[in-house]
Amino acid sequence: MEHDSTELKIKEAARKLFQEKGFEGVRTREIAEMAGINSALLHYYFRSKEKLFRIIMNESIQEMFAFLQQIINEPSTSLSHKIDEIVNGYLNVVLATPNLVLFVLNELYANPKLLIKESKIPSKFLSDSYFSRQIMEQLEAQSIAISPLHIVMNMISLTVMPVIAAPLAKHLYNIEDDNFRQLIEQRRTLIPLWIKEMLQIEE
Amino acid sequence: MEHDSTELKIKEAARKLFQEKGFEGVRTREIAEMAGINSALLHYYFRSKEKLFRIIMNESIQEMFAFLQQIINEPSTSLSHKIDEIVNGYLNVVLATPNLVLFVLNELYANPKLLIKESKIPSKFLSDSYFSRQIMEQLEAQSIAISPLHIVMNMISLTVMPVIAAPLAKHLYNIEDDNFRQLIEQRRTLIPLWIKEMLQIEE
DNA sequence: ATATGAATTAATCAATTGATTTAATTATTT
DNA sequence: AAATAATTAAATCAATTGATTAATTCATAT
Repeated sequence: MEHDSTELKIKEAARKLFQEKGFEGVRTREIAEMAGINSALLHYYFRSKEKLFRIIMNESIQEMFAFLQQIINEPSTSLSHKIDEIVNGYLNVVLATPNLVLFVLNELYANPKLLIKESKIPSKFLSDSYFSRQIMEQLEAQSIAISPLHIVMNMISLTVMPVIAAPLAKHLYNIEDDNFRQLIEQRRTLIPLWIKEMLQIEE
Repeated sequence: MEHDSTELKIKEAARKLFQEKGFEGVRTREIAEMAGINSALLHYYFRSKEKLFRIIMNESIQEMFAFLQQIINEPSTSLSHKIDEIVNGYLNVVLATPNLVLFVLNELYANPKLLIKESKIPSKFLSDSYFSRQIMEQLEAQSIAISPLHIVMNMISLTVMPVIAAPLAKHLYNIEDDNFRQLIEQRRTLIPLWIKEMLQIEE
């Protein structure tokens, strides 16, 4: 009977370290030490560093889209409400685990095929969603001739980018952590307003 | 008399590889091979892998802000014109060298002190700029009670993020390279419009 | 209790790493 | 042309890497 507490400890340590320093930046001994296990166990459970990494990678991608999945295909909520929820939810994700987002972006840029071949995020995940259709209808109703993808990209960009570029922004504007955190919190209400303005949604 | 063509070849190879795979992902032998030189030369010129890396790192940061410096303190151009120039210029930078941006973001997130201690980008680089003052005046004129930093963050986010998240976006919306490139080109005119709408600039 | 297979450990492997040394070659100066 | 300095190459260093081995402990079922 397997009690996977050891396997889990290894995965947790690996997830933390890989997301922080990437595949090449992490030593298997480092993972073993953080997990409090003998380094041979890592290979006993996962065969190789690379196999362990791929598991962490795929789980990380899913982690990034887990909460999106619940929202974007809900037919009972308005477009406006979905915008609020997505911006709010994504800000929470990226504030709680900023390394996750950078890690995934990096890895996918270096190896775009990973997403297609291994991950469980289906292609057209977003384009076929109810959310995307709601945006399209609103754009048509207001005679705005752009792809709904622009709106989605804008939402994610405005929400995620300032957090992962925080060290840069803090320096360029010479502001402290507390102050910056306040600015980000303001964006929780500002971003939905900006997006709705782009869509000419009146409330 | 030093003719630095060798030194330059090493730096060019190092820049390309470091920006692509990060410090840990690159082997000194790899740099030497790409530069077409013996690996001992790398240490002869730069003492160590780390010293070489820091040079590349600082130059990369400067590369990211080089063209900004020319624009943001020009008193003779309008705010509207600066927005056009910055979005346009940054889109060119990030399209030409998308790895550069991801590389710098990563490295600064892992080691924020690098920016403060070693780089030549001054703190308050942006907050003290003429551009920032122009934004502030416009916000006050229109009684919009937000920090000008929001506007700057929005400009950069809308411009940069979609490019570095391209593999993700392509997959989630199931679109091809050509099509995606067209979308990005559309943003060249769209982003300034959105930003000016946020600032309530009429043209 | 004993047998069986899973879980764990310590020791060690070959390969690779950044770095150094030593010697040879090339360029510059005298 | 001789002397000196700058540049390049080949060989090799000790340390670290991911991975494997073989022996031991543990848990569970009979």
